[in-house]
Amino acid sequence: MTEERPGPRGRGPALQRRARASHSIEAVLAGAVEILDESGAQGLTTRALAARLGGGPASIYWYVSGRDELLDLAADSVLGGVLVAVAGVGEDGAGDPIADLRTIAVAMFDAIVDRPWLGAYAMRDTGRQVHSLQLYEKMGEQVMRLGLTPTQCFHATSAIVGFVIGTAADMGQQLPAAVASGSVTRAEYLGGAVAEWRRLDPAEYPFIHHIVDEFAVHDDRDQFRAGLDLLLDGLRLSAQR
Amino acid sequence: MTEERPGPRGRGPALQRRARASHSIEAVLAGAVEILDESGAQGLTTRALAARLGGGPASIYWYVSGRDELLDLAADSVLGGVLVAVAGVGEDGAGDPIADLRTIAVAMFDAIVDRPWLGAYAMRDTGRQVHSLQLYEKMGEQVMRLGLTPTQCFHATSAIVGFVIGTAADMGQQLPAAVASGSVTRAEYLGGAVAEWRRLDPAEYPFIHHIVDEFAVHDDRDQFRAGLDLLLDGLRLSAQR
DNA sequence: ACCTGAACACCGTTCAAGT
DNA sequence: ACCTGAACACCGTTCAAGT
Repeated sequence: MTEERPGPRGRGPALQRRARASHSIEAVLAGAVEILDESGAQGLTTRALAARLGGGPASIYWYVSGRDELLDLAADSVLGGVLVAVAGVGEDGAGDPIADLRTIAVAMFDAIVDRPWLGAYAMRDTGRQVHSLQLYEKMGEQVMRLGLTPTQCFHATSAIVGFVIGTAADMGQQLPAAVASGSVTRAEYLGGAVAEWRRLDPAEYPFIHHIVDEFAVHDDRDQFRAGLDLLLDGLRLSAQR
Repeated sequence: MTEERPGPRGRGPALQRRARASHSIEAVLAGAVEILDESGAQGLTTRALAARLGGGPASIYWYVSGRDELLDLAADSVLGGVLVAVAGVGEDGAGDPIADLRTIAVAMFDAIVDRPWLGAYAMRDTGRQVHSLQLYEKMGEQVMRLGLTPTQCFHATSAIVGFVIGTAADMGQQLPAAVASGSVTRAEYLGGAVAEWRRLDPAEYPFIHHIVDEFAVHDDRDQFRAGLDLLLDGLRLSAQR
């Protein structure tokens, strides 16, 4: 589909001066990921990306159909890294399928926690996101080893993927104006929420008061893993029946 | 916090002619929800909302701080309806806590499936979304009845909420250009994905081929409930230990 | 084949001014 | 207290033109 083009990779950038900028789909996505990491989805504008690549805002449209595809492909390129990281998991088919499933899910989650913008665009459109499709496939292969029906396999795999990206997206967007302005840290923001919760009427909000101390000191990764284990326990149970 | 204002509610709108438009926070949110239902989050612009309310684009800023808060409050106003619908669930404390939990979760999910835009803004900021907080509280109260530790309660409730809105958001955004253009129906879009999946190499994508027939005929609500039951099975198990 | 520059239509937000 | 109108700064996308 895409032909080889002499991009900025492979040889020193100072070999020849050029009046016109020259990109590649890899360079475009790498630049997009850089901007996303620095300033989130809101910061990824056509003009900001073009400026980083050293060209005009219209040049990007040669590589992607628009901003939406750009975000999808940028997210998927990051998931390619996750795929590499878990390449060996479950390949021999010897270990516990559920443990392997857990390893892959945790790797995905960690990637999204590191990059809060990723949650909203990961695994959105398998038609254009190859790595997303391959991660879905890989998790599904572990589920297949449990000897369930195709319908059960489909439901279980979709549930795990939904839980991973849902939880991660939720945690990633928990900081509203904090990220943008940078005026308040995550700890300060959570502290503010905790203070508000403590001020609620205990008769009306018994549960909130029951867990607020835990919430105040909680770690997102622990919280995710605890939920994932509930889901996997349920899956193991249905595999035993 | 907000004082009573004579809005368009309560009496006929033709009682007195007025040169200036007159809103209320309720009217603003109702208008926002209408637009969101018709054309999604992308369609909710300041100008479109102002036009529907019959005023200038700046008038909205008297009621909300900006577009972000508008979306949060519009989403939360819909969740208020869910809260009313499940008002009686679990109140007597007699039924099975997990069955009650399930009822609430399904009600939430159904509301988001009916309104795909809702997934991205539900339960985002409990500081400004009262109904989201109250739904979280209500689900948590059912979990509390299982006799777990506060930490376990926190983890379980968060997991269920994360699964509900994560899965719902995922399903809500599955139609990229279809919603916007209206040129393709959901069935056609899914059919296209199915055809693509069938064309994949079976040696490389055994799982996809294993489930594609199920995917082709699947129902989102069934899929959600199956996943939710896995999670609830796991929770029941941890309550028995 | 790939990039440029300028333009178009549109958007969120602000603000002085009105009532 | 609440709304208006116009303006500002910015954005995604297009397109004729260049190389």
